[in-house]
Amino acid sequence: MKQLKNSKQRTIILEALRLNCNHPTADEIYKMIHNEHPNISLATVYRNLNLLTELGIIKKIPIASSSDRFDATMTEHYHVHCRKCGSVQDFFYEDFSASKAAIEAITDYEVIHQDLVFTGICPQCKNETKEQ
Amino acid sequence: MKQLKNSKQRTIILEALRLNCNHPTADEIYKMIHNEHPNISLATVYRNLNLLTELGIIKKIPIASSSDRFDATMTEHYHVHCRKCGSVQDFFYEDFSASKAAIEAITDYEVIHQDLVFTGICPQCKNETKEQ
DNA sequence: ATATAAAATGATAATAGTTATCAATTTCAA
DNA sequence: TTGAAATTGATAACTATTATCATTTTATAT
Repeated sequence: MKQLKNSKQRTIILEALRLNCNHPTADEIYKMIHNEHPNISLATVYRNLNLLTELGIIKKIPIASSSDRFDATMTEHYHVHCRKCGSVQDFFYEDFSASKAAIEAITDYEVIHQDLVFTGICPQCKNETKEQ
Repeated sequence: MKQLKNSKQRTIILEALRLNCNHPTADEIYKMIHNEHPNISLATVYRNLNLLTELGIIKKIPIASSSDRFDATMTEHYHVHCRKCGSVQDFFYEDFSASKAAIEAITDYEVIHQDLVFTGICPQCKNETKEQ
């Protein structure tokens, strides 16, 4: 296992993600920090987001047909993804909390985390569809 | 809405997916059919998989850090994804069945489908780790 | 059966997202 | 303070997916 060393860039990237609760993509984080830190490269953003994900400090949210998104909120929660506008929103539903042990029993996997992504149409997009 | 017309290619692609329960990627389906149908192009495979997904005939499974996978099993079920070997396996857990209505109530989304992907380490990879 | 319009295709170019490369810089334990 | 390992920025390379477009196929109306 590789011995981690501190890096200012990693700290800045993690703080930027923690300030943005809209599940930004790597590129969105790059743009967030670029004004104040124009010398941080996109590759460094990707590198650190992946590293932080491997370390379990943040989560990567896979979304069908679009970029991966990242999430620094590690308290248990789940996501709904709007198929129309692409937004991702958090929600919590207590019934899922116990499921980890159940899934491990059913599948014999060691479950690291639960990416429960519900795909649908968000309230705003539902209204727009009606109005047309 | 576009008026669909039959195509032999679409039938072949859908049948290939229905024969492969390992949640293949678009490229894997292309390779499955390529020997017998060398004139079906990769673009046609992508086009039809996306079209079938939009029609709700198959599902696209988004997996972090890898290609989208496809699934023709439309009876309700969920997935576990091995972070080491990348495999995706089905499972069913009845407690999730009622969740759609609950999530709609919580989020006010119109939920189209549930991509419940649990990430972890599969039984085989767990054993390999121990043996090292 | 034929003509026609719409849909679909194959081949390939283009794009987007992400990762790899590598010389230079930074970190940190000895 | 030194040296090895980790990290970086810049950019090339790569992979997955989508767009383009001339051609072919499909299905409908005649």
